[in-house]
Amino acid sequence: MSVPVRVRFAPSPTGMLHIGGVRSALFNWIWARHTSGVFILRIEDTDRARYVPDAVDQITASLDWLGLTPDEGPIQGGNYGPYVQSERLELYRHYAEQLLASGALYPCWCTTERLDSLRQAAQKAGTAFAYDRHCLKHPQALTEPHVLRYKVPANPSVVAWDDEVRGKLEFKTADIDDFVALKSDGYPTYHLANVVDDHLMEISHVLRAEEWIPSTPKHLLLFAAFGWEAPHYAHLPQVLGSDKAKLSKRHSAKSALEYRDEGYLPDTIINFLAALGWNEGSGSTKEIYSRQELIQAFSLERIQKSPAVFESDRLDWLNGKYIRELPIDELLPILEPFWPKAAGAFDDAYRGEAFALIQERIKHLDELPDLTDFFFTDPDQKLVKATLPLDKVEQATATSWLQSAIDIIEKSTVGFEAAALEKLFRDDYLTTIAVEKPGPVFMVLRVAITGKTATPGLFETMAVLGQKTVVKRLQNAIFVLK
RNA sequence: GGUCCCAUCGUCUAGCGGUUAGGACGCUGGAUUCUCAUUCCAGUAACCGGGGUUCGAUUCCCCGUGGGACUACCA
Repeated sequence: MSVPVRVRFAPSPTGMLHIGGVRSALFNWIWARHTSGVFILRIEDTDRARYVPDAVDQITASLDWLGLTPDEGPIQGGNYGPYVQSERLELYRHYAEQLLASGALYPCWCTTERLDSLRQAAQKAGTAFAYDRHCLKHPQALTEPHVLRYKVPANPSVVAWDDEVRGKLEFKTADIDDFVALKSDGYPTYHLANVVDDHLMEISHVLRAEEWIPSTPKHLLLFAAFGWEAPHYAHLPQVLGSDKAKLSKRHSAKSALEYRDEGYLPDTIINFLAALGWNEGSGSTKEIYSRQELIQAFSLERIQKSPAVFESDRLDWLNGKYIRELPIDELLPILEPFWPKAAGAFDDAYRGEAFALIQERIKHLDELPDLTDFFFTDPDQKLVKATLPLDKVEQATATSWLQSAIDIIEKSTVGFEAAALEKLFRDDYLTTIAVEKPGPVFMVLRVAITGKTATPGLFETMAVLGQKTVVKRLQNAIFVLK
């Protein structure tokens, strides 16, 4: 590769970074890593009306959490800064003036009312809207508020490019409107800022979502007007909501940080998103990729053309799989914010033992309290009574089973660990109470000890809780049955 | 309305002219089992339609249809 790869993720700080944005960031990041190139974060905050103050922090926090840290950006700095467009206003003005002088831009004083009626007329006529260049013929004083429009040339008659994902794409110049390049408040529009910055920052590849396809010819025209070489373009397929429409806040699209707070692992998100619109192909049935594998296998040619629906069933499965495969000591620090309050009184060794028992049962970490509460607090006795299968087992029978359990535990001389307990209960205990099928009995004990009908193995759970706690809870259960 | 993009199981996808159309998630059934899960088996389910091109189309071309994006002094 002759030209060094420089790619950018260029979000506008108008809200939370949602999963579609993360996917764009990810593909840029992977491509940069794959090519040993540079991954740049550029903040496109030229719309002061929609600006959300802490959005930049959210974006930064999201990328950090996912490990998609930029090589250059507002925080990291770099030789092509500043990386926030509102700090580059002089630059855009300078280049706008250059194009004004060359006649590529012209001032326009038209009111929104006039433009609206023009649009309606175009709609009625069944044609594409294009500004009628009224102000070109009837200029007003430059001291009056105005915008600068790009004068779309008649030649070339088509603007085309070879998209890295979609192949040849072309638009008729005649269909392109004289778009605004510089707003009346002196800020550039996306089109101008984007082109100036991509040039100045020496961006080699623009990887962005397909919604940008219709504006690409405008950008190409601008590059040509400046006499600059345009970057390569790769338009990524849309990420859709379950209603098949473009993902947005309206579709309750979650932000990256929400996934963090719900207990999804960064690797889960990365792996999942990478497979949404990209695959290795050539018959590969590989489902799980590490970051390194992703970086190695990635290529622009294998990016999908068709949009992909973001479906959370698969995400949950993947997250569960990642959680199951991580060793406990790596998990413990990640688990910290998710434990139930009562876990505060217990040390990591105990928490680790508890977690080991639910590790294969948890899909996302915010389920942790629900899955582990009984390891840290005695179950509510009313709940125990309500949960005991008293419709299937006589109350007196249940009571006697519980008492026998206490007796056999207290008489036992074997250690209070899972295997020994299982042997004790399967042999001696069942014999003592003269029961053959262990199911109902073990269920009664499970509910008495945990307050739940679905838990990890009874004896593993007992072993973690310890003899004292187990006996106490069995006694509590007997008490509440009386 | 105009411009543009897209089209294989419900979903993510493999396939790059000849396949019993493969994998994964989900779902269903089974095995293991003290419940729930894990794990392991098995099953369910797709080439949008019509024309071409070709000995032969899921695959190439065209037209429809469907879905989507854009159509701002938003990005």
